[in-house]
Amino acid sequence: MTENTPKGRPFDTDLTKRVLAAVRSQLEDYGFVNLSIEKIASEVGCGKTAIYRRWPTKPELVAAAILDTSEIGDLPDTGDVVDDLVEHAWQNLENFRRSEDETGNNGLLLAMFNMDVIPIISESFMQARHAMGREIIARGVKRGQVSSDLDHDLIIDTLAGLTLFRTTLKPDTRVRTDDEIKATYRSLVRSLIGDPR
Amino acid sequence: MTENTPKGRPFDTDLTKRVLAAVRSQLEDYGFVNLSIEKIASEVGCGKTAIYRRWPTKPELVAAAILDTSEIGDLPDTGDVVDDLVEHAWQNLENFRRSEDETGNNGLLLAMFNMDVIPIISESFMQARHAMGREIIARGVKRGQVSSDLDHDLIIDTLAGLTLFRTTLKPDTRVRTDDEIKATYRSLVRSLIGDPR
DNA sequence: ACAATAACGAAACGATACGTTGTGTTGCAC
DNA sequence: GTGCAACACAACGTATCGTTTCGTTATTGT
Repeated sequence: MTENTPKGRPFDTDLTKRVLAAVRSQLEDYGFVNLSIEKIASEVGCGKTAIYRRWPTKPELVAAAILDTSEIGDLPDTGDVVDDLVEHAWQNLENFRRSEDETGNNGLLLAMFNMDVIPIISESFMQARHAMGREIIARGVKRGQVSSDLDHDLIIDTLAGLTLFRTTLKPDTRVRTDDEIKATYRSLVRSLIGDPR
Repeated sequence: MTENTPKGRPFDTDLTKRVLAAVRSQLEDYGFVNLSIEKIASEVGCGKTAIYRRWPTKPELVAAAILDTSEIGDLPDTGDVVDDLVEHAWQNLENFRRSEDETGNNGLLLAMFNMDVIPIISESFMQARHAMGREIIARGVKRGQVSSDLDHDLIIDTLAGLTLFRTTLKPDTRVRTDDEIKATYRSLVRSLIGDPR
C-alpha cells in the first residue's frame, strides 16, 4: 500500500479560496510590492500561519492566486483555422481582462512580471497555452488552410504578444468594443497565415 | 530676468551616474522587490540622503535607471518602409536586450512592470517610440508602399508586442542569431503590410 | 574675504512587512 | 481515547523604506 491517507486535521478548502480571492483583490489595488500578507490574514480572518502553511513565500502565494483564475480553456475546433486562432487569442484576452478593474488597470497581470513568479506561471500555464496554439495550426495545415512553410511559433507568439502589449504597456485611451477587437484579431490572423480573404 | 542661477553646492553628476548604474546592476540580479536603496548607497559609497534628494521614491529611482539606458533612437528613413519597420523593431529589441544577462533573464525589463513605474516609462518613452512607428508608416503611405486602409496602430503594436512577449514571458530555449531574428521581423512586417514579396 | 545656500556622509529614527517560532485549541481518522 | 496536523493568536528577529538631524564641504554672489 503506497496509499497516502492524510493524517490529522485537513486543510480548510474554503479558507484557501478566500485567501486567494483576497490576494487577487489586494494585487488589483496595491500591486505586488504593497501586498501585505498580514493584511490578507486579518481581512480573511485567519492567522498568518494558515497562509504560510500553504504557500511558503509571497511569490508562490501570488502565483497561486493568478493561476487560480487563469483558465486554460477548451481547444477551439470549428473546422476553420482562422476562427480557431481568433478564439485562441480571445481566450488569452479574457484571461487578462478577468483581472482588469474599471479604469483598465491590471495589477494582477502586472504581478506576474516578477522574477520569482514568471517561472511558475510559465511552466504551468504559458507552455500549455502555446501548445494549444500549435495544435490549432497543425490541424489547419492538415486541412490545407495553412502552409507548413510558415513559422508557426511566430504566429502564436505574435497574437499573444499583441494582447500582452496592449493590456500592459499601452493603457490605450481608445474604447474598443468586443466586436472591434475580434475583427482586429481576425484581420491580423489572416495577415499572418497569408489568407487571401 | 526670470533666470534661475542655481544656488549652493551643485549635484555631483558623476555620483548620479554611478547610482543609476548600481541600480541597474541590482535590478538585474535581484529584481525590483529585493532592490535595496541602502545597499545601493553603501555600494556607491554615498549616503541615502544623496539618493532621496534626487528621486523621492523607489519607483521613481527605478524608472530613472531604466530610462537612463533606453534610447529613443534615430528615425529610420531608408526609403523602404519594410526596412524602416524592421529597423524600428530592432531598436526595440536592442533596448530590451541591453539589460539582459548571460542567461537571458532580464530583471531590468521586468522592473518596468510595476504600477508606479509603468506610467513614467510610458509617458516619456513608449509614446515617443509609438509616434516614430506612425511616422515610418505615414512615409510608406506617401510613397505608395503601404495602403492607408490598414490599421497602422495594429502594425506597430504587433511588432512591439512580439518583442515584448518573447523577451519576458517566453524565455525561449532556442538560440537565434541576429540575422534570424531580423529575417523573422522582415517576414512579419511583410505579412502585416500585405507585401506580395 | 566672507556670507548664503544647498549637496554631502553618517547616524538614528518610526513604521511596516517578511517569515519563523511557540502556545494552546480544534477537527478528523483509527 | 489517542495521535496527528491545521487552526488562531502572539511574539520575535531581521530587513527595508523614507525621514530627520548634524556637522562638513563645494559653489555663487557681494
